[in-house]
Amino acid sequence: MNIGQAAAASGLPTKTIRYYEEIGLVPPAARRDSGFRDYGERDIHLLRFVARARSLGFTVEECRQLLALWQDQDRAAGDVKRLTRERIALIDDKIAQLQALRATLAHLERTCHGGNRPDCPILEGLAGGAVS
Amino acid sequence: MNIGQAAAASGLPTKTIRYYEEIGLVPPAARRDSGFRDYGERDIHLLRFVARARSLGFTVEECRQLLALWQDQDRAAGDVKRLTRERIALIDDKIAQLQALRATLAHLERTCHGGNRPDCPILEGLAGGAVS
DNA sequence: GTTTGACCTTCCTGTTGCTGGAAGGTCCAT
DNA sequence: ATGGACCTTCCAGCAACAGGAAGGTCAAAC
Repeated sequence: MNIGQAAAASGLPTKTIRYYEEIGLVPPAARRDSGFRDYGERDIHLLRFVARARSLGFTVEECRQLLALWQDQDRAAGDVKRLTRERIALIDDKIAQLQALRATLAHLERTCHGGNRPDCPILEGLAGGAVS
Repeated sequence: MNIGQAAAASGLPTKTIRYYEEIGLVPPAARRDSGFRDYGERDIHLLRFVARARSLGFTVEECRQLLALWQDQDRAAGDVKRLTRERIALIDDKIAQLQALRATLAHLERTCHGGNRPDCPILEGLAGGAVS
């Protein structure tokens, strides 16, 4: 399987697959005589795992840990659970921040008449006043 | 006013202030004979504006636009309102994504017993199954 | 058999928004 | 005059890739 097919099968762009290999997140792929990378089922499986974890917001470093746990026969599910909990907490923080942000912006937006007159509460809010 | 005091007054790190000057987001500061940058009230006002806009999630490029609108006497409040609306829409998207993410992770987390046995629904979810 | 075009390789640069550090100059108080 | 806090510039690097150049390879069509 060429890298292009591996990309289609895993959902990762070829660039990203090469990058993950370069930084050692995934082991180097086998090579054909031509120098082309050659992927098998196991490789695809691994790539899909990484793709999924990344799409769930785990950083590359966390993916490294998850992969190690995944491939470790004596892995402790507790470690995985802990990583997941930490990620959930981070996400909650981020959501809260974004919601506060949104409230402030929505408030400014509501008070702006939107016409062509030069006064604009949004800019005034940014310039001087308390913004939240 | 030295850059350190400008930093304290504006809430931006000195590094960031120099960086904003370098990329032309703010005009070059005046210099003393010694070469030190010298900030006045107007400069601080400008820096605070940028700091606030950044903290509200506007990108540096958007800050550039906002500054131009702010300093433009003939500015149209409508433009500002539009920028703000766009930013709110982006934030809403992001919040929705994060909430979906959180739901998936929370589901995995709930189904994980967390013990030391090698089976772990989180890893299994990442590995093969449908994750959401 | 050759030619086309899709695919692959490596390498280098750029992205966003800073942050850290090194090497050196300045300011001010003691 | 000396110490320490401040300032200057420049260079490197962070995440996590994306884009593109220059060149090699593969498979099928002609």
